[in-house]
Amino acid sequence: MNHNKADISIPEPTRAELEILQVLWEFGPATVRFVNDKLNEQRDVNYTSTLKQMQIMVEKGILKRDESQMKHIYIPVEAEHKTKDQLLNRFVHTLYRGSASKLVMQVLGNSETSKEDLEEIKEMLKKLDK
Amino acid sequence: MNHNKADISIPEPTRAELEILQVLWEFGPATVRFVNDKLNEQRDVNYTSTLKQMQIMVEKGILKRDESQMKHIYIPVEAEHKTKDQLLNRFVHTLYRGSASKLVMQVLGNSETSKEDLEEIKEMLKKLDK
DNA sequence: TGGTTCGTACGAAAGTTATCCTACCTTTGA
DNA sequence: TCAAAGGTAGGATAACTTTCGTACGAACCA
Repeated sequence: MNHNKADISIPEPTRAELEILQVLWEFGPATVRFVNDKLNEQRDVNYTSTLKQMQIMVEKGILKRDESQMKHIYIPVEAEHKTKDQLLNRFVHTLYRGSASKLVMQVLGNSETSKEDLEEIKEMLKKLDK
Repeated sequence: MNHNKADISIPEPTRAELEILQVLWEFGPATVRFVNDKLNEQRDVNYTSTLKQMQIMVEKGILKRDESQMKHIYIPVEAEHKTKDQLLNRFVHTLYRGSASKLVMQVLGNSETSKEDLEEIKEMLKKLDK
């Protein structure tokens, strides 16, 4: 379902763009200042760098913005879930020939996957089975 | 386990590099000609483009090559599984704050995930539970 | 034996990404 | 009121990626 709809979506965000999206997804629509402050909790970024990135993201259609105030408010165009689905699909497609079960197998076999996560996954599947 | 070992690995392959790796993983060590032919089954690429890419990958340490013959044979330095684990870890880290179970949840909720895959995943988990 | 094919090497060039400088405008508060 | 702080806009630039043209040597075969 919605196969075509997914195909004509927004361009895939770059690494830096994804960082910005994460902030907006977590905290909701925000100013450049807010996003930049959040980014700087993790690494050094100049304010104008973040500004430029977000401006580009508007051009690309990844973000829209409310310019009614001097401090523009930036908003993701697509919902978090939808964008992540797209990225996930591309990932599964690229690395696992589209086989989601192969991906999950890799997750289960991955040494970095924590015991807690494995437990949660099992629980999820149990519920799914009911 | 092996946390550090994973961290000091090979640089992350780019998109074009990944395409080449896929071919080598599937068919084993091969010449540029072979890889290029495989790539051209999917899209147009000039022979010298593929050659250049593979040469760069040798420089980066992603591939090694056997030059004993005129037709050089290219070989991935890291095993398929290891490289995919790295990419998977980065993916989970970037999009799901490192939570593999969140990733699996997304897979299960993704409309592109086929019923067959869902069944396989359930089967896998059942076995894991034993 | 010489031309056509097939191989590698090297570098140029275009596109993308990421970063930040400078200019300039608006707001604020001493 | 005017200087400082904080905002946006718009290049410039550097690094990386991707692609391919050109050069040139080796091998094949008519």
